[in-house]
Amino acid sequence: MARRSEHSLEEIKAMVLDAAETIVIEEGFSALKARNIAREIGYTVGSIYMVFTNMADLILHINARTLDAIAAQLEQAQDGSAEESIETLTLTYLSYARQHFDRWRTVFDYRRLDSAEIPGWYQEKIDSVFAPVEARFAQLTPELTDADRKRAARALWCGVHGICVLSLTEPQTKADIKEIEATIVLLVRNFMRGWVAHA
Amino acid sequence: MARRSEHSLEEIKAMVLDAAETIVIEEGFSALKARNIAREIGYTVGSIYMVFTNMADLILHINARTLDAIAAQLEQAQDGSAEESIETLTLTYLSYARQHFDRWRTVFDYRRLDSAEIPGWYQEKIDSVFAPVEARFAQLTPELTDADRKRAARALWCGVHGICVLSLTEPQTKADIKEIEATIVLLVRNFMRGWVAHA
DNA sequence: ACCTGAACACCGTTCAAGT
DNA sequence: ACCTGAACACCGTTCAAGT
Repeated sequence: MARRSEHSLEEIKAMVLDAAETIVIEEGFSALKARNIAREIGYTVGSIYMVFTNMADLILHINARTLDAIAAQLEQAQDGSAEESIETLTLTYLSYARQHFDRWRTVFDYRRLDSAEIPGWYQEKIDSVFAPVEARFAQLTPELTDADRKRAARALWCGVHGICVLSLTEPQTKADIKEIEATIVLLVRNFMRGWVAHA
Repeated sequence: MARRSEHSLEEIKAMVLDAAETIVIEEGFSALKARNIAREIGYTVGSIYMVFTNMADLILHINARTLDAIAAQLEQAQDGSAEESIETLTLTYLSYARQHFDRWRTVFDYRRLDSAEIPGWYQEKIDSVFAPVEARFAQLTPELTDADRKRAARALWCGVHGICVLSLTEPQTKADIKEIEATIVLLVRNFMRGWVAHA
């Protein structure tokens, strides 16, 4: 049992968050229980409520980290022409969702279970996932308005996300993955072909 | 309190399902509790387990009804050319999701919370939601293989679903809805333009 | 045979009490 | 001031006991 004052509140908050993230990764979202987290960090359940208002608040912070990780991966997938890059970005997104399935799924499974407001700092993290593809659309069709380009980026990105959501159910064979990739590429290429033909 | 033998097991099963569906519609998924259902039909909690193996089983049957309702709505949206019809189908899907938000959301929020197998009869209901748009793609590009057309239908339909999933958070203003519709139409038209140009 | 309802094993969350 | 841990209000699920 951890001694009093052995850690600052900030340290405990980080320990809770780390332990919670590890549980989601290793045992899945359904294993994320206050008592499990407490045992993992050597404190009792009550301690969690010193540093997070409730479990929903904790999950929001887990998801914030996941969004950061996705955004970081996407930043490394910006080579090539705008159209090539958009395709790479979408396949990178699929790749992240596959390799970090439990964390990825928690972001969307736990959205709006409560009717609590989404904080501004969290919305910014969501926006930063959309940002790279928006930037590529801006590059591709600079003559359009910002609203038009954002809508196009959103349509395509949400579309790719929809394919991931409905296709990723564990376990997947390599053939499954190839098929999912082919479906995403099909969506992206046809959309882009239609987009550049019209713009 | 209901008397013994007042209803057959089949009747009780229907009463449980009706009550559960009503609770989801009127109070949302979070209000769906075994004790609430029991109170509503005048039986005790134990009775629910006479007719459903557990809550997951019951929710599967609620979702089955929702999928039937979506398929029924889509069947009424098949007028016009293949391309017009595809656009109408997607907007009909959005319309259903909006008007029956809690039921629609339950289908996807509760997918794979347990790792139970999806029964064959349930998968058929999912397929019947994809069927109308697949049929339109078959009409549009009969020269392609069945697998190619199915992939295209799946890419577009999953894409539209993704826009709905990420855009529908209560409450929406009329302006929000117009924007969501515009995003869907943008996805569909660009995809179809790219598709017919290439096929 | 049908149905009850008390009981069990879990949950998240609180808060008076310890050091 | 920090942390405990017993307690509370809920859950889903079971099953011996009633009629």
